[in-house]
Amino acid sequence: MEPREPKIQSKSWNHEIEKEILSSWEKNDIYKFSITDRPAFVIDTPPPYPSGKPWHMGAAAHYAQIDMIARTARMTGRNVLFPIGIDRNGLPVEIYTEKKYKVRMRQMDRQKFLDLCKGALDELEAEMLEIMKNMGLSGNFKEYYRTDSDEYRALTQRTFIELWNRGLVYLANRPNNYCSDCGTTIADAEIIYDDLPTKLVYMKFKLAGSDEQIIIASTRPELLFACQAVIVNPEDERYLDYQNKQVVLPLFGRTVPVRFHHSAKPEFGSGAVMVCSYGDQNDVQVFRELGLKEIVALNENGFTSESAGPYSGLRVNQARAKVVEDLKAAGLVEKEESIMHRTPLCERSKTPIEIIPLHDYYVKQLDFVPQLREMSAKLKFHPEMHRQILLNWLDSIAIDWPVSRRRFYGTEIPIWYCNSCKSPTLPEPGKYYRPWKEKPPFSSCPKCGATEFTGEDRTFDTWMDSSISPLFVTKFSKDQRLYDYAYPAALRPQAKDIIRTWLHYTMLRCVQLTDQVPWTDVWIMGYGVDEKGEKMSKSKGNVIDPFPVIQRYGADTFRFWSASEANLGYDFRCSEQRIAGAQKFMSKLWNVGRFLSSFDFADKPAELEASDKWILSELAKLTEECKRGYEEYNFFVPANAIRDFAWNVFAAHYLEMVKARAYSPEKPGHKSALYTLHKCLSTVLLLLAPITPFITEELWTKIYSDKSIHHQDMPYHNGQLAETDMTKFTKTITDFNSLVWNKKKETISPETGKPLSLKDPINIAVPEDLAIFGKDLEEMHNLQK
RNA sequence: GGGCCGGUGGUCUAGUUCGGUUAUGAUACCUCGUUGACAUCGAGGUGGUCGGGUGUUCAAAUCACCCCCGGCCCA
Repeated sequence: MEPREPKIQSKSWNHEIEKEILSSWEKNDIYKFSITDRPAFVIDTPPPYPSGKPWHMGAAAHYAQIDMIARTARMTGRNVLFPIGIDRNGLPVEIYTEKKYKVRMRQMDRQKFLDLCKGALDELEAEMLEIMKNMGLSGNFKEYYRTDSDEYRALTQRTFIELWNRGLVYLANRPNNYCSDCGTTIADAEIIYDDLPTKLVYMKFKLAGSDEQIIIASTRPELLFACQAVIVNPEDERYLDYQNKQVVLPLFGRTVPVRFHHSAKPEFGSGAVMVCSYGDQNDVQVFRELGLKEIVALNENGFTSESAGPYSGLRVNQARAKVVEDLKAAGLVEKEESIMHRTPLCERSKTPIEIIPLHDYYVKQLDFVPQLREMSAKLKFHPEMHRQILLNWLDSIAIDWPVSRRRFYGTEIPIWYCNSCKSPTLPEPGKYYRPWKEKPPFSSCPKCGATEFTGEDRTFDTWMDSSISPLFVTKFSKDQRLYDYAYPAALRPQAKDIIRTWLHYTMLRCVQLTDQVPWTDVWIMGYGVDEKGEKMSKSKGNVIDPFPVIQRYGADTFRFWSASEANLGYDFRCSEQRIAGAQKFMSKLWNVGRFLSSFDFADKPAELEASDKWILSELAKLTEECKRGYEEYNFFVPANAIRDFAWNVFAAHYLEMVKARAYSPEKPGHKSALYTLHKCLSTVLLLLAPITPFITEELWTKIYSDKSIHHQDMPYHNGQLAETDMTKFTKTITDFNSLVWNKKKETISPETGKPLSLKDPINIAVPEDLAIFGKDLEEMHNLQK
C-alpha cells in the first residue's frame, strides 16, 4: 500500500494564511478571560506610547515575546489575563501635535489643544493596534484600555486622593529640575546626561579690603549675581588662609564669604568655586549644608530674574554672553578654556535643565526606600542580573517624587483652592475631575466656609498614571471579586531602560496603596540594536519599522526570529539576513509537516524499534530543554533547541532512517515508525506553539485535530516517554551517516562516471555499537553485506 | 570616580558555574550533488592570536590580578 496523498499540498508556508487564522481566532474568541477555579496569570503589559511613526523593531519583538509568555502560561493550565493598553498621556504627544498642526500649546485654547492631541493619538494608535494584532498577540483587544480614558484618569486621581488623605503628599517650594522648554518641573528619573562643549571662564575676584585677587573658574558666569559663597577644599594648601574671608563679586560689587567645603575639587579650574542658586545639584547641597540664603536666578520662563540687575530678563545664553563681554571689557577675565561638560538634559526635549525653586507637589518616596528594598528581594527577576539596576536606583534616590507638571495633556491634579483662605480641597474619589474647567463638587470651603474656588491647572507626571497599571488591569476599587482573584499580578514584562521609572514607581505606588508588591516576577528585555550594533533611536535615524518586515515575512517568521535572536535580558541585533534565516526554518517545518501528513497515525506498539526509542529519547531531552527555557521566560532556549532538533536530528537523520519502514506496512516496525514520527512532529508543534502560533495552528488542525493547538497542554509529561535514555547514540549515528554519505561522494560509479548517488548500494558494515539500528541504517543507505 | 553587562572565524552564538582531547552551532562565502517531504534541499570545505597582558597550574576561552574597547546606569 502506497502512502496516501499528503493532507497538505502546498510546498511552502504561505504567510498569507495568517490572516485567515487570525480571523478564526477572533471569531471563536479563543483567548477569552473570565474568573475560573484555575489560577490567574495576569500580565501587567506595558501600554505602548503611540509617539509617531515608525514603531520600533525592538518594541515589536518585545511584544511578540510577551505574547509567548501569555501563550506558554495558557498551555500550562493558567488562566491568562493579557491586557492590551495604550499609553496616551504626557509630553510627547503635545510636542508631536504642536509640530503637526504648527501651534503653540500655551497660546491657544486649552480644550482645543487637547482635542488636537486626542485626534493625533487616535490615528497613531490605530496603526499600532493593527501591527500588534497582525503579530498574533493573544491579548484582550476587545477591551483595550487607554491611559487617558475617564476611567483610567479617575483611578489615577483616586489613588492620589488616597495618598493625600494619608499624608503622603506635600507641597514644597524647593529647588527642582526645571525644563524651560517644556515649561515644567521634571523628576530626576527624567533626566539624561550628555557631554557638551562649553567654556570654562576664569574670573578675577578681589578680596574685600585688599587688592589681592582670587581666580574663580565657572561654566556658569551668568549666575554671578546669584552667588552666595566661594568654596575651597579644606585640604587645598593654596587657600588655607581664606576661610571666612570676604570676596567681592566682579561687576556686582557684592561681598560673599569664602568657606571650606569638600565638594570643591582642587584640580578643577583654580580650585575655588562659586556657589550660586542654583547652578547644579551640588550648589543645592552646598546651600543647604552651609545654610546660605538663596537668590532666585531664573524665573519660570528660563529668563534671568530681577536680581540680575542690568542682566535681568535675558535668556541664559544671552546673559552669559553679556556678562562675559562686560567682564572682559573690565579686564576681569583671566582666560577661557574649552571643556566638555557633563550637562543634565531634559529626556524629552533635550534642553539643558535649570534648577529653580518652585512650588510643587511631592509624593513621599524616601521613607519607603528601605521597605521597597526589602520587598523587592522577594521579586523574581528574569534575568537575575537586572535586579542590580533597581537596587542601584533605590540607593541613589535623594529626594521625594515631584509629581506636578505644568503641562496640559495629562491627568489633572484634582484640587480646588479656596479663593478666600487659599487652602486646597480635594473631591471624593471615584470620578474624573478637571479642576481647570469644572466647578468643584462641593459648595463651600471646609476651612473657612467661603464659596469661591480656583481649580488647579497642573497635571500629573505621567508616571503617576503608568505606575498604577497593575491596579487598573485587576480592577482595583472597581470589581472586588476580580481584584481578589487577580492581584497581585504574575508578571511585569518591561524594557531595561525604564527600571528606574516604571518599575520603581509602580512598586512604590502599589506598596503604598496595597501594601503588596504588585507582581511575583519581573521580566526584563534588552534593546533592539541596529545592524551595526548601535542602539536604535529616532535622533540617530536608525529605527527600523517592523511593519514592512512583518508584511514581507509574516508574523511567525518575525516571532521566531525574535525568539531565536534575543537572549534573555541581552540586547539583540536587528538584521534582515537573520530574519530571512528564520523564514527558512518555517519552510523546513512546513515541509516536515507536509511529508508526515501523508502517513497514517498508529497507536504505540508494545515494543518500539531501537531507532524509534533513540529519537524519542532525543525528543524527551528537547522537551526538558524547552520546559527549562519556558519556565524562565527565555524563548531563546526553546527556539534554538527546537530548530536544532527538528532540522539537524529529526529531519536529517531519523526521518531518513525510518523511511523504509514508514513506507512499507508489511515491514515489521511499520507501526512503531508511524507512531514515532507523529509523536515527534506533534510534540514539536506543541512546543513551538507559543513562539510561532500560526504555522503550528495550521499544521496541527490540518493533521491532528479540529481543536486549536492553543487550547492544548504543553507535552511536558513526555519527559518520561523514553524508558531508557538513548541520546548517547546520537553522535555515533550522525557520524556514521556522514561517513556513508562521504564515502558515496568519494566513490566514482563505473557506470555513470560520477560519484555514487545516495540510492546506490555501497559496501560498508554497520559498526558494532550501532548494531541495534542495523536494519534501519542498511535500508537507509542501501548497505551491502 | 563607582556599579552592572558584554568582548569567541566576516556576522551572530555555545562552552566559562566546577580548568582537562582537535573550541559548539548558525549564517554568509566556496565546491560538489539532486537522493521516495523540502533548491526555502543535501554533503563537504575555507575561515579563529577565544579583547590584551601578567600570574597560578602538568594543563587556561574557563581561575586571579591589571589594562583596553563597547553598552547601560549612577555620582
